[in-house]
Order: sequence, then C-alpha cells, then structure tokens
Amino acid sequence: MKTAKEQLELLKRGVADIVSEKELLVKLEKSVKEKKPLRIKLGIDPTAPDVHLGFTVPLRKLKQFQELGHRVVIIIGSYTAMVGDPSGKNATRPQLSYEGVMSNAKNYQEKIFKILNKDKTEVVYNGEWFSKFSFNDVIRLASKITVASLLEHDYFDNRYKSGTPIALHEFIYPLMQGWDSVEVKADVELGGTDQRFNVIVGRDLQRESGQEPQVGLFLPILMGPDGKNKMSKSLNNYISIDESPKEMFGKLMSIPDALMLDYFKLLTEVPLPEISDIEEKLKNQSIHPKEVKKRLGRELVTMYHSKKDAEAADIEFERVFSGKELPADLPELILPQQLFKNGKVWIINILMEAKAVNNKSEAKRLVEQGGVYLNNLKIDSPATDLEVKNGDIVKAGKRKYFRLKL
RNA sequence: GGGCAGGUUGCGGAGUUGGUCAAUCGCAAUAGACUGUAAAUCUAUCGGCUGAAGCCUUCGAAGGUUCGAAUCCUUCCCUGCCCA
Repeated sequence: MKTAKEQLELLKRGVADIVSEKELLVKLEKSVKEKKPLRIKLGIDPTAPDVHLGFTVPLRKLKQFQELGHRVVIIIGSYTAMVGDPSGKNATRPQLSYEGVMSNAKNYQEKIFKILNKDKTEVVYNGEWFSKFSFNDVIRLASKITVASLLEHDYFDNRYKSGTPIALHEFIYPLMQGWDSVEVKADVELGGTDQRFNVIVGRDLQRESGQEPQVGLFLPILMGPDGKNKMSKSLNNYISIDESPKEMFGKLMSIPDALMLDYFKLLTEVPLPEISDIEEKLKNQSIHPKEVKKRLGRELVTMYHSKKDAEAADIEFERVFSGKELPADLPELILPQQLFKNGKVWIINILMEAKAVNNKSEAKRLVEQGGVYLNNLKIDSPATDLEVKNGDIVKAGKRKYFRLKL
C-alpha cells in the first residue's frame, strides 16, 4: 500500500481544487494507519440516458481511488434528479418523472462499470432516505442554511438580478446533495468545480450531525466540442462513450484546437510528461495540430472500443475528409415507387425520404446553397428531377451520405 | 392583498401614433468559399406549404373593435420589481 503522501500526489493529478488538501492528507494518513479505506462519494443525477466523456472525468478519478484501495459510493440521485441541480443553469430545469429517472439510472449503472471496479463500489439511491423524509425533516434541513448564502451564489445571483424566476425547490437542491453525504458518511466527495457550493453544504451538514466533514475534490469542467460550453447532454454538445468509433473519432476531430490538451489531460491515460512534450511541440510548430488531434481520437476510441477500431476510424477519416472519398459504409435509402414520376424523382423528395432535412423548405435551401450532390455532381436547382439508378450516391450537407436503393 | 412593469420566431432583444411585419439586429444554427470536419474570415440562408410569381399559420391564451392588429379593448394565464 502506498503512503498517504504518495497517494495524495497521485490523486492530485488533473484536479482543479481540493477543500482542503491538508484535510485530505490527514484522512489518508488515518486510512493508512488504520487500514481502513476512505469512502469516496460521487452523486449522479440520471437526467439523461447517456454517459458522455465529461462524466468520465470524475469516474476516472474514482477509479484511481479504487486502485489505491478506497471504496467508492455512487449515489444515484433518484430524488435529486427530480429537483434538478440549479448549478450553472440559468433556468429552472424541467423536472423528470420518477420512471424516467429510474430507467436512466439503470442505464448509468451499466455504463459506470465500464470504468469502475464493481467490487469496490457501492451504489445507492438517495430515494432510500428521501422517500422517508417527513415534512418535519424537510423543515429541519431547510433551517440549516440561510437564504443570503444561497443568493450569494452566481447561479442564483445572476438569475435573481436578471429577473429570471427561481423556484423554491431549487434552493433545496444543495441541501439534498449535502444530506446524501451525511447518509453515506462520505470522506471525500468528487465533483466539478461548479459543485463547490453543494459539496461545502455537505461538510456543514456532516459537522452538524457529528461527523467529520468530507473533503471536496473538484475536477475541471470539460468543455464540449463547441468549445464554449460545458459538455452536456442538454446543450447537445457531448460525446457519448457509446458513440460508434467513427462518430467518436469524428466528433473529437471537430473540437477546437485549444481544447485538445485539456482532453488529453482529463480523458486519456497518456502520461503527463508526454502531454507536456506534445504541448511543447505544438508551441514550436514541430508537430501538426491535426496529428495531435488524431492521436487524441485514437486514444479515446481505443479506450471505449479497441485499438483496431481506432485505426480503422482514423483511416476512414483520412479517406473521407482529407481524401474526399466516400465513406465505406453508407446508409441505404430505399425510394418508394410513389416518388417516381415518369421514371424520375424530385431531389427534394429524396432529401425528405432520407430525413436529411426537417421539411421541404429546408431541403430547398440546402440545394440552393450547393450542399447536395448526386454521384459527386452538384445539383444546383431545387427544381431538379433526377433519373436515379440503384447504387447512386446522394450527399446532403457536410457529412450525410446515402446509397440509393430502388 | 395593493401598486408598477412585462410576456415577440432556439436564446438575447427591436417593433405597440393600427396597414409598408413572417416581423430590425446580435448570438446560435445550416450551407458555400478558404482549410486540418480546428480557429479566424467572407458570403448566403434561417415559420410552413406550394415543383419560382401565390397561399397559410405565427408575436402568452381566448374573445372583441376594425376594411385591416404583434400593435387598440375585455377577460384569463404566467413572470419580475416595489409595498405589505
């Protein structure tokens, strides 16, 4: 077993902030001395059915804790998800149904163990305790926090100042998350830097309940491929770990250059010195950014699929986007007979049939702007009727291709 | 409970002396040029139907006034601010 100091050094990699480092060291020392693993908490609100790369950041940190002999406690926020975490949001979240939450939760559990060691993980639902909460309990909990302290926080403050509504239940969220820490007797809670307040509330509540307060370990927020917002399902800028190798690779290639190194640091196993080396080489331009990004794509596809898939995705990418060749596997599009008039098909109908567009106006725009090709020939008028044959290839926009089947 | 302000097309936000408003502009988005499916830049598009010209449905909801309403009136719903 590693010493407390050694553990701390390892655990600090890729961490944005610790509240507090000293306390963590003390806990680790005690753990080593008493041979008692620490309890590491991560709360998950199963708001979406998908697990994306942003979420793997804390999961990978948890795995590291496990490798050091500690115990992970995953709290599935079956109740909190119904409230919706207001952190970083500028509007009230839609409340989810219990059924929706539970079905997402089940899905999450499967995905989580792609990364975590099942034997060293406890999974609990916070509904276990919150469903038994009486109104008195709620009041008691609510009395532990002041309105001023809530309003101090950016996300409430901004909304308050700009006059956007804040519903009362949103104030309860930090308390619920905090109370989870009490229930599971957490030693450490992981979260993104936007979780700081919620984690600190947990510390207060633990202290009140006579427990030693947990340490907060905050990880950087992973930006989505748009480079502007946090990777999140609701903003639709995320890369799911279930994505096909081709998709995953492609999405990674589309991230802004400025994000590459963060992705390396937060998402891959590439050793830090090597990342610094890459950084250096980028700076003095002895390596092309595209090559670095391709490496990133290969690393991640290898992690979630296989090395073979990664290479295939890379080669395919080169072929299609750099070589401007056709993708290897095109989706087939079967054109129903009724679309044919005198043996011809209106291009707009093909696009509609392919669901490449939402409506006909959009289809026309796409054609007018030169985004549609038949067998590499640009179609320049939306009024075009096409004589198509089996195997003809239609391209709609940057990356949608279809092979026609009659 | 009282007073005030407001609800516009994904978001922000114009437009309220009634017609010229499918509705300025910015962001986002999509397409094209340039590229490395990066960034930046430039161009175009950005309610729907109609195989151009025409039509239809939109400005919180429902009614009403009018030849004509996002703009006026009534009721209702929702939000914020101030006072209690």
